[in-house]
Amino acid sequence: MATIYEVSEAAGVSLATVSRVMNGNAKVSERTRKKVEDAMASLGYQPNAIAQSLASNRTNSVGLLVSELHGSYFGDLMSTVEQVLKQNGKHVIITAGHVNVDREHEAIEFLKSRRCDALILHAEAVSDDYLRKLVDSKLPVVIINRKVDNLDDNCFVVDNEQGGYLATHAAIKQGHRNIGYISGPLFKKDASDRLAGHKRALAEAGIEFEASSLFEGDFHESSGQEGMQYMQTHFSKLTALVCANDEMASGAMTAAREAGFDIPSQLSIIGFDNVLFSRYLYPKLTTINNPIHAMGEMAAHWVLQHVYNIKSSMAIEHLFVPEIINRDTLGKL
Amino acid sequence: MATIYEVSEAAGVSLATVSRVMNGNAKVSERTRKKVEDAMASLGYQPNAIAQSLASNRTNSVGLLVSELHGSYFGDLMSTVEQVLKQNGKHVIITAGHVNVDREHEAIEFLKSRRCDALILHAEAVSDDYLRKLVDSKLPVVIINRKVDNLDDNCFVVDNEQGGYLATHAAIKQGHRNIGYISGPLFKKDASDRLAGHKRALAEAGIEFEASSLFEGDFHESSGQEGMQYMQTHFSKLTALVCANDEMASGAMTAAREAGFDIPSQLSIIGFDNVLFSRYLYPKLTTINNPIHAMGEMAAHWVLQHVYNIKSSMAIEHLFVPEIINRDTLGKL
DNA sequence: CACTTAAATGTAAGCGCTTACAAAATATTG
DNA sequence: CAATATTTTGTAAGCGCTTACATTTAAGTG
Repeated sequence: MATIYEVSEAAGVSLATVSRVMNGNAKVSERTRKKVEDAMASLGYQPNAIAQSLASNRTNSVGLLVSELHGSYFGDLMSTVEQVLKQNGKHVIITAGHVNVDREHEAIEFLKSRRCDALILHAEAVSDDYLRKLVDSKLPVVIINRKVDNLDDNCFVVDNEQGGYLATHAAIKQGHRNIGYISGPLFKKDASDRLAGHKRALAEAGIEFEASSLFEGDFHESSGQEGMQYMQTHFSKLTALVCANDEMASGAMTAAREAGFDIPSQLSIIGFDNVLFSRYLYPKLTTINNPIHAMGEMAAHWVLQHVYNIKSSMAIEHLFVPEIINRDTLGKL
Repeated sequence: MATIYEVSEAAGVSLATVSRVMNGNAKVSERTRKKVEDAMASLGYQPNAIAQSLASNRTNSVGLLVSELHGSYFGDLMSTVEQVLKQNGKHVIITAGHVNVDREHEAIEFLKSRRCDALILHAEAVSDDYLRKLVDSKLPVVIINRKVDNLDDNCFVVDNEQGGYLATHAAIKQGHRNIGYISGPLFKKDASDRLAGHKRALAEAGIEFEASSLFEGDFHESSGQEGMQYMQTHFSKLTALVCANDEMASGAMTAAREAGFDIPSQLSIIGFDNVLFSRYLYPKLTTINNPIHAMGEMAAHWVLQHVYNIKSSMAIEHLFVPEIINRDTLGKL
């Protein structure tokens, strides 16, 4: 693999000049530029990004932490972030934290050791304090889907409470009053916010919240099935079931069908996230749109503006509003 | 950010000694090791991976190229590869090629410039010649889901032809003779192989392949819907529909239902890949298992063995056999 | 205890680049 | 055309590590 030294020799110029034509930041005469470019081409020269980074203290790569590498939600997020950044010549290094303190920690350390120019984090397990320290350390950080006190400028969140409210409110508007709720793990802020919204909608309609109407799942499909089974034995009067994400809603639908319910005539189901596959479920899932795409885009633009000084016309917004997507799983009572 | 120099000073030893305790490859007395470790801890020292890589010519990271960052298939693949590699202290740098020659090219160049120790490629657009050159360049490369002549040692593939055969064969065994087929883009080897298998099954059963029974999709959900619509106007006698992947099968199911077909009593559908969500479709999709998980695992182990000399008990296999997963969308005629 | 052998540590030369700063070449001006 | 300003190029010092080799220290031996 050719080095800059060989190029400089072949072109009959100094290292510095080669570096200059590579980076295009200093003036080089047309004639020498040509010589250098020819030499590069004929040697098949490819700059060593590692060496460049070490010397320039700039890696042109931003670290992205997600909880999992699979699943629609994270797929959308990764895809969006990568697209925006790549369009601007920046690269993304993706790691997974698996919703585990140690692993998130380790993943972030990895990204830091890799000297990413900035970090985009969907961190669920790590503490607020840790994140505050991270931001204080001068490393540009943006936090997705989590609001950390005193870090408003770095956080991009959807209004989960409002989303939870919308879901349950929609069910109530269709006449439902016995509404089951399958939540995510309640130690997670987004899960508890959504539940809070659910309760607000109930309260507003004068419906008392019953403890037995709640099943705490883990955001995965299988816990949706378990949740539905739970409902049948502990809250069998339900006519509508609100789920804190689409995956669990899908699981619940499967279980409901196995139990002989017709959806939505005998049981209404509402999801959350509006993940890609939700429209392909049968019946098509009524859900709350979680603007992941918009948030990912925004996070990427924030980095471009703050770290690379690349301006875009996009105004930075930190709070995203959810909205209901009416499809076929919510019926009139 | 503390450097190795500051650590050596704080511990009262030389740079080399600090490096030695970091890497644990040379002997260091217990006493000095302790001194160094204490110094590291109190300084919050974190090695600069960039500098390490430059000096050692080893990045401990392997590049992974996928076609897209979203979608179940790639999610599974990324997840598996990352898991195996991370367990062994190696890191994954993921890039997307978007099934486009230039972008795959660029993505691979990026990984090379990042000095990955090895590459795991799910490259669909780039030429065989390009891949052969890449392998010749001494960069360890493994190729997933694509068989390149003279590169057998580097390729891990599922027998797509056999998979296509199995799908159609299963339909025939249930009495179907008018079988529609929604393929992937036929310039892709896997798509054309699957179709070839379909044709072989037909031939074996003495059924003539009709051109109008074929719709060429793009492996995305929406083209499954389009394919189903096509069938209704151009091949309406179909009683079974074989789809070259699960996403298109899902799209086809949606369209079929909208057109009033009951599945499987009026129309049988078979997918391909056995992607996670296929079991959550309603009815649950009968499909061909594509052992992505096993292939990803194998690819990762190949790298561990060949590049990092980490032996595992796993024997390296290059050809994976597909099998049918019987669920609820294939019915007797 | 002097002498050999092994273990622990230090010295210094890179790895392939970037970038102040200095030097040389070219252009401008009265 | 000499003197000065300007542009273009070269020189060399790092960036933070690893590692071959040299040196020092400790352990073993008769």
